[in-house]
Amino acid sequence: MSKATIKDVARVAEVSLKTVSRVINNEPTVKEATRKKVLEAIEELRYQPDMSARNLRGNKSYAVGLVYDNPNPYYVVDVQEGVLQACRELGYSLQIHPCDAETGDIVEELSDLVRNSRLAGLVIAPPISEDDRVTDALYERGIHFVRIVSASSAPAGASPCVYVNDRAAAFAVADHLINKGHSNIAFLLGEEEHHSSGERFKGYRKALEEHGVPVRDDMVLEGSYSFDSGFQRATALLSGDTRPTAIFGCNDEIAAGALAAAKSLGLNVPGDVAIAGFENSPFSKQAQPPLTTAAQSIGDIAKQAMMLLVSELRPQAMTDGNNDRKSEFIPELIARASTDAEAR
Amino acid sequence: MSKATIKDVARVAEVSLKTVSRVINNEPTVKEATRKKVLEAIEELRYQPDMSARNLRGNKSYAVGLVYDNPNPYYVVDVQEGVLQACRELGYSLQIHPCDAETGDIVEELSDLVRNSRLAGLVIAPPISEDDRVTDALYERGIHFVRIVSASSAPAGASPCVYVNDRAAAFAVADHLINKGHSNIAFLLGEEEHHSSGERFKGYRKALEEHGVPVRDDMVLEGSYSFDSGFQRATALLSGDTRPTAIFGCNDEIAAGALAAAKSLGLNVPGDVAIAGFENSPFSKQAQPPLTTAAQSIGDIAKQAMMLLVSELRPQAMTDGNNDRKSEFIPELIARASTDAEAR
DNA sequence: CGTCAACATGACAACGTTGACTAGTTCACC
DNA sequence: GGTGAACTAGTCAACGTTGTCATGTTGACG
Repeated sequence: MSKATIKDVARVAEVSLKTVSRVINNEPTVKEATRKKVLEAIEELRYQPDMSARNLRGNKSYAVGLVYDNPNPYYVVDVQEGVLQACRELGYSLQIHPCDAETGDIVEELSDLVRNSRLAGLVIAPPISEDDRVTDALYERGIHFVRIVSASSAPAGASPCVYVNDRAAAFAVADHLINKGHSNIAFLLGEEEHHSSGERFKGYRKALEEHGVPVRDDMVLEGSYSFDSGFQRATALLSGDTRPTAIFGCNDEIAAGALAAAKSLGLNVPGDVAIAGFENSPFSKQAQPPLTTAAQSIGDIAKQAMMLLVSELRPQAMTDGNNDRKSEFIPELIARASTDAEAR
Repeated sequence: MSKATIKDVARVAEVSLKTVSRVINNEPTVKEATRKKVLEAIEELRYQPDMSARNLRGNKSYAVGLVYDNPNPYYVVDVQEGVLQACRELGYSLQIHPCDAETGDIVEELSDLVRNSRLAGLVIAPPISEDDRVTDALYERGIHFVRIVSASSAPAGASPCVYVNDRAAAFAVADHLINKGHSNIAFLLGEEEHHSSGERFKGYRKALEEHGVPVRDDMVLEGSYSFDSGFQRATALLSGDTRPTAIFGCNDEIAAGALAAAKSLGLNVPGDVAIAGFENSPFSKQAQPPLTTAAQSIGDIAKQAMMLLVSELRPQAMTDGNNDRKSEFIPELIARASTDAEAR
């Protein structure tokens, strides 16, 4: 009833401990017939290798850490789900590690984490993943990790990463707005330390430039990825002299704030002002009207990051076609009612 | 530079391995002078016991699982943070386990989890924690766990738990509405399998009864803990013949949906209809107007649950005043603008 | 048919920790 | 001063797995 060990498997399969071990780790030097016997015994006993023992014994480890410093719970939960799914498939265990980049020495903290918890590697989510000071230091210390970052192409540098092409997606959103006839489109930035903010801005700028629409400095406002920040900046913009006909918020929270601002000023959305967000969060669906946005499948991205980490760590472990190292993800435009009117 | 082991500590402290082990597990049979020497050596080497080895060797384990089946990311992240903080203080590692109560045999799934990951116990969050079929079966299998549940008093039964007195808090919210002059207060329920829904309704009903306000069946609507469900039910209510003057949503999402419904019908909040929610989620803060709600400190609750689990598991591990087994939490009324007007 | 490489399997120690048991030390009390 | 309980500390094996090395088995080729 309790735990079946490698010993039990060996007895049932009538081979030695070591042979079972070999099968589990799919080492090549096992005869096919033997391998089959062992696999049947494993099946029969519902054997699963013991993580503690594995981690203890070898240089290898079957545990990874997920590091994040992201205030958005929707994002965090999706990333967790994705990584966890990959962990289950690959037989790894996951140690979550929310942290605060502001306090203390993150590099030290993560090094300790890896050492004390015997982690094989880390999956690092933005924005920490985009802080070169941190990632460089981790690299120097010989810690294995995969980053999830925002970039328009695979970043240079040795450390493997999965990148989200926010720029291309933001281009699509801005393009959509321009095609609706808008030529005065405000852009509300997120925190500077999130690369996604800068990338999305570049996509926005590129779309305007390609259409010959001037980028006006007074229509690009700094701030943070929050409802309040969106509300405040939109209020300022919409009660100013030259009101934009569209507002592109760097994420849905900002856009939701902008929407609330527009409403509180008695403006009609999308009639008086169109609003678009980014991320396809619940905010965008639940808003009245629902917000045009860009959908990123965070779970898939995170899962892929984990796969990538393991394929770096132990290439032979990736048996199947898991080896397709897809590393670029482009969020998809989702047009909703908040931009569904021709600009006047 | 790498990992210090118990052996290193023993060498530095000039004692045997076993004595160091004793100090770590604060067993009583160590002379004070020796203990001090060892502690100093531990300090000096920045020694931390190896989880893998500990788990492997003994019957004991220093890993716990956090089980949840809750769709609300804000809730999930807060629970994680709380449990994780307790884990750090107590030297445990955490294995998160989101699951889907619908699919498959949860009891089997959790049993396997505990066995395969050598977990000492589980912290179970609602709503699974409130499914007696599941918890009874786990108890029978000898699995240790602590539940976080919604109840107005410590539930009977052997398994330890931390309970949130939603009833008392909902009473306070309803009482607040009545004191504002409302006598036709609608109540929008959440999913039935969340006890919190039933508990909050009981608090609402008690408040009405104590004030001699009749509870009208047509003002109590079933549904789910979601924005959409709130929107739909509130739309029906507010466009009906006898419009309530206040709506109490079973959580903030429902309330936010109700708020959106009221606005879309051209009603003024709180002038035409007051709206209150529950949980003090970001929805309630960001709404226009901000929603009156009840704040539960989910993190504290989760942390306490973890503490309780460990104190069951190994009483002697709780050295300090950690032994205060606080297990009741009462969310606190937070009055905001959405109810800040006298009923007409 | 003998030889050697290539392949397939096994024996054994070790990872870091703790449980069971043993041995030495202290101290109260007859 | 002797006795044994109570206290303190140490030795050794074991947890489940894998790395190292040794051994056994096959088959190709001269």
